[in-house]
Amino acid sequence: MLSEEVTIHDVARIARVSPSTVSNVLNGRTERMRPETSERVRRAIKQLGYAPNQAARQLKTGFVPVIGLIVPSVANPFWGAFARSVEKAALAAGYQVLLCNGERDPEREQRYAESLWSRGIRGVIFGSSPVSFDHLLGLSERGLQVVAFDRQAQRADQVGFDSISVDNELGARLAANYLVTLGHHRIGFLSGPIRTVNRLKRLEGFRAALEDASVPFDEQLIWEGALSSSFGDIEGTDIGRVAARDLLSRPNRPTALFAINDMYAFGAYAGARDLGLRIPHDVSVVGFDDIVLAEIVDPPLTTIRQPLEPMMQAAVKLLIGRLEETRTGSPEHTMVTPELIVRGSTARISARD
Amino acid sequence: MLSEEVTIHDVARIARVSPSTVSNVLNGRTERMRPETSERVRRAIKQLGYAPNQAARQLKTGFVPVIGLIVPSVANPFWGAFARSVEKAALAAGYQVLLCNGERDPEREQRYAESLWSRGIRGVIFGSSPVSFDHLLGLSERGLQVVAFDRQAQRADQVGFDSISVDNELGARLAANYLVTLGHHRIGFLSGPIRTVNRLKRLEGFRAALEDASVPFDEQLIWEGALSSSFGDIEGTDIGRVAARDLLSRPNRPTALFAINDMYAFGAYAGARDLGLRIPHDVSVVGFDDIVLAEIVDPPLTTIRQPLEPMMQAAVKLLIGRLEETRTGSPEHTMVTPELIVRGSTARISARD
DNA sequence: CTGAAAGCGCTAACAG
DNA sequence: CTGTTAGCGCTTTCAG
Repeated sequence: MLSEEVTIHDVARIARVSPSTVSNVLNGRTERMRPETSERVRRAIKQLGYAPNQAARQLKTGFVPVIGLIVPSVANPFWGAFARSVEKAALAAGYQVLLCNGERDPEREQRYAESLWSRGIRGVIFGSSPVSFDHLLGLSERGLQVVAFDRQAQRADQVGFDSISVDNELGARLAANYLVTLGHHRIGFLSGPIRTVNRLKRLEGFRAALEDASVPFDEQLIWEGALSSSFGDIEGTDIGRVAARDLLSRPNRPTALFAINDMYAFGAYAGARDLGLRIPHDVSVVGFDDIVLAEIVDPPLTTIRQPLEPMMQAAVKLLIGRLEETRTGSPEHTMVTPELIVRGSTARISARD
Repeated sequence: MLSEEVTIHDVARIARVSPSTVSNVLNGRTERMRPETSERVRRAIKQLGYAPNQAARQLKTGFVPVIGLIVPSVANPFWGAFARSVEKAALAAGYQVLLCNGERDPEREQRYAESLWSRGIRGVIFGSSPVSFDHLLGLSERGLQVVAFDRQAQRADQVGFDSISVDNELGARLAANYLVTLGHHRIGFLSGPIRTVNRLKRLEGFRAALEDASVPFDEQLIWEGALSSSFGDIEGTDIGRVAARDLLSRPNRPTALFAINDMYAFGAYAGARDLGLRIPHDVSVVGFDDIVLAEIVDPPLTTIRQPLEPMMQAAVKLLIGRLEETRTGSPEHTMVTPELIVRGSTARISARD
């Protein structure tokens, strides 16, 4: 069944030219040969169904038009959409994307990064934003280019990288501030383990907004879930649900919840429902990300939008710039502005009976 | 910045052995050398941070431990979870996964498949289940192994492939039958373009169930949406919403909706809401797939479960069996049984006022 | 305008 | 137990 692989020599033989001429045709250097020659070659290629062996080409040229993408897990709709955006931008620039589910596990991430390096891939986009990139230090020193998403540079960073992020602090501020405006003073903060820079920032922004409004901050209302096992954090829904159930069944329960992302918010919906509480009547909920589902759920989710497509377009551009060395020098950290999208999951506190 | 690549020769030099010895320890053939030798090699490897050049290895051995995965779009949560399952199974078997968003576009799929082939990848799992695989005929004849998901073989198929599917017809039957049992006689069928085998089967099962129950079948209640542009069919939600809105605003509106998958069902939720209709009070909804979100939404979705993880484990096993030629011969078509998961989106018709 | 030759980094006989 | 050798399929000077 497996027919012999057809090589550039076969094509050359059929076209009655040398392998190098075929190679030249393949690489668009047709200007220095008779049109009929290149035509003959092209026909031979078609006839044999020849496809260049990329491994050989890569071995020779050292170049691979592929970038790596490491996200926690594409099973999570946010990261799915994220990956899709990256692929779109990369494809447009002539690159393919090798997707890796790192599950927020530094070891796994490192293994993946090493495997990418081994395959000749020299650039990677990092979706999760771990507090430290130290596990990539070795590779980075060798020349691996990394672009981080939602992960501004920190003082302690040893690894150099470009980044593009939404202003997470501002986003959280917008959310908290909006809730305060609606009269909410007891606001729960729902999160998984706060071990990523963006979550840290969101928490900071949340606190800051309360402070600005002179709303007393209650440490008890910060709910930080454990890293759920198995599928990475696909199910912020799990944590969100448990968290909401816990917070909302306390004697002096919060009147609003700010979820670290939309999946947690959906979880909170379920948690509230478990308790017979209605949104936004009994409790307001704000999310973060604005994934597609956010406007589908009932009630449609008020949330903070991250403009994913343009961001990932920029990320890919940053990375390819590095790879093709059209851009060198010190890291670039782009920050984009998030936007509050008001939908139906929030209401004035006075709406409560 | 980009330090020289370190090769097997560098390691050999440092360890004071020949390249072949290094190669041997790399490939676990250490039994035929003094322990101290392999130890020396290992240390040199560590010291230099050496990683084998996979392109070279591949060129030499002709083997690539990678399988391709073509799905419509990982932006769709179902395909995200699907991809994640495949990755998990593949990783366990020592393979990586190269993910491709084919957007249900045969041309795109073909381009991707060719690119995979070029990279030496000889096996691919197909997520979408197009009516025809003819666009893969050329590659298949050359030896590309394909395993299809939810795509039983058809009489007209030219391309040979293994497959694993849920019994789609049965699944739809279960759904329709359950609705009939609840007293529903006018049931809408929500779908995008019915151009995939699994959708065809689901429609057939739906019809058959109605027939069995002697419920008159109303062609008008089949809603077949157009292929939405942009992001593949990420948003079954769009179509589902429009479809539900249309069907439910008719004079003699259906009392229940069967959505071709959970995303469409979510869309239907939104559509019903747009009309001020409540689920399941005013209209019952059944989905298909049982994605994670199905039990999170409000009300939790009654749906047909596809046991993704075991299915994809089987799919990967099938494919790798072919690749490693431990399995040859005629195609295998495995069919697994779907399960009706009753949740809160369905109710007896008498519940209506 | 076209071809010959060398070599990318690795593996696998086969010698020693 | 270890090293020598000969390519895998391609690109790329450099000659003709």
